[in-house]
Amino acid sequence: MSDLLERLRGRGWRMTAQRRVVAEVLDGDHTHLTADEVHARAVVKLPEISRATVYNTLGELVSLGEIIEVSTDRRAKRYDPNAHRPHQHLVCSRCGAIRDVHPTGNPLATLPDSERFGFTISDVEVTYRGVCPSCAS
Amino acid sequence: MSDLLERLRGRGWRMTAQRRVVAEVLDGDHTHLTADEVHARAVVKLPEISRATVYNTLGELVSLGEIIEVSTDRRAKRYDPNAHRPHQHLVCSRCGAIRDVHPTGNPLATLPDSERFGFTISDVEVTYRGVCPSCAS
DNA sequence: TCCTACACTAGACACTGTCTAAGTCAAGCA
DNA sequence: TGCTTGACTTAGACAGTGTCTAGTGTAGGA
Repeated sequence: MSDLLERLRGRGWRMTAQRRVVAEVLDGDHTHLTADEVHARAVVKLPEISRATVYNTLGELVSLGEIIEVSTDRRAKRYDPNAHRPHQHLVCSRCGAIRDVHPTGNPLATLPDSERFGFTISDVEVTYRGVCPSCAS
Repeated sequence: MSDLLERLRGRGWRMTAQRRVVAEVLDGDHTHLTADEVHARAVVKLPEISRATVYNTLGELVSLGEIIEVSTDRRAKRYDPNAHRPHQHLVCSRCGAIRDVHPTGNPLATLPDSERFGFTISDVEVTYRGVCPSCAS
C-alpha cells in the first residue's frame, strides 16, 4: 500500500487525506467494491469525504493503471485493485460473488483474422458465469 | 419475424400491438439497440407506447431466450436479436460500434478446474475491444 | 358479446454517475 | 516559517437508465 502511495506521489499526485483513505480502502481485503461501497468505507475513516471525490479518485487510479474497472452486472462498476497481473473474472449469477481467475492460453488468439473486420484489437475481457458452491448447496 | 411472433404466441404470450411493435423494431436491421432506442423507434409506429412497456417487453424477450442483453460499456444495456447462434462481441473503444464475432474453440474450455473454485459454470462472455477501421483512419 | 386476467400507461422513484461553483489546502518558494 | 497558487474537495443539482405502482384498457376464452 505504501508502495502505491509512493508511486502516486512519484507521478505528481498531490497527497491528500481523501486520496490516502480511498487507496487504503482499496488495499483492504475487500476486493471488487463498487464506488459507493468504497465511499461508505472511506466515510468511516474520514466522515466528511464526498461522493464526488471518491468517484474522481477512482477514475484517476483507473487511468493511472493502478486499479481496474469491472462490470460484471449491469449495476454499478466495481473496482479491482489487482491491476498488475492480467486476469479474468468468474461471477456467481445468483449472489454476484466475483473471483479473479487465470484462463489458459491467450484469449486474443481465439479470434481469427476473418472475424476481426479490420479492427485493431487491444484487449479482451472474459467473464465466466455460473453458480458458486454456497449458492448451489 | 412472423416466426418470432408465432413462437411467442405458442408460448402463451398475449399478442398486443405494443409487443408486436417492439418485436418488429428488434427485427429491423439495427441490431444492438438500447432500450431507449427501441422505445424511440417503437414510438414512431405506435405513438402512445410507454417506456415501461418497452422495458417489460424486452425483459420478457430476454427471459424467453429470444434476444440477448449485451453490456459492452457502462451505459445502457443493448439488446441483440441474434440469440439463436452463439457468438461474442467486438467493440470499438472509440465510437462504441459493436460487431457479432465467432471465436474459434470453446471459450469454456480455457478455464482449468483448478481455477473454477467449485463453481458450476454455465456461460462465458467474451468482449474483444479495439479500434474500428473508421476510427483508426 | 361478455368477462377477467393480463397488459399498458403515466409518472414517481431509485440508483449510478457527472458536473459546477465556491471554498480549502498541499507543497513549492521566498 | 509563512505566503501563494492552483490543484483538490465539497455539497448538491442534474442526467441517464431502469423499476415500480395505481389506475385503466384490452386480448382472447367462454
